[in-house]
Amino acid sequence: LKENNFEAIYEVVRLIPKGRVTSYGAIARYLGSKRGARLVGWALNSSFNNSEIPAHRVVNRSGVLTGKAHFSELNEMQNRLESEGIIVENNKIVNFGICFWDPSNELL
DNA sequence: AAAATGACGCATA
DNA sequence: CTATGCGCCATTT
Repeated sequence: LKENNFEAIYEVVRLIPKGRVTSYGAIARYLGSKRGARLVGWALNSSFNNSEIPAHRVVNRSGVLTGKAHFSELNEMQNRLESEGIIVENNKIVNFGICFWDPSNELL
């Protein structure tokens, strides 16, 4: 298993505060853009079953829940976000500008 | 080895 | 708003 290569990605995702979200690209940029945003998604897909990783807090740059299909239930991602106070409407985070959490800015 | 494939991002039209 | 196209890079065909 080569998932250890994504340890840096997992670590950032684990640091996302409850009630906040970030994007694949933001994580990629924080890691130095060396890994493209697609790899961040791939890394999460590789371990979506890992309950230690709040993958539901990672969406695309528009705040759309593009990864909802990869959860055990189609509405699990949205349910988890809403249970944290995040408003989701039509697969998109309404208050994205408020709850967006950029590791490059807020993590040091 | 070469081409295809994404939980993406950005620029353009 | 939708629709392409290109760059990105590990994994899979």
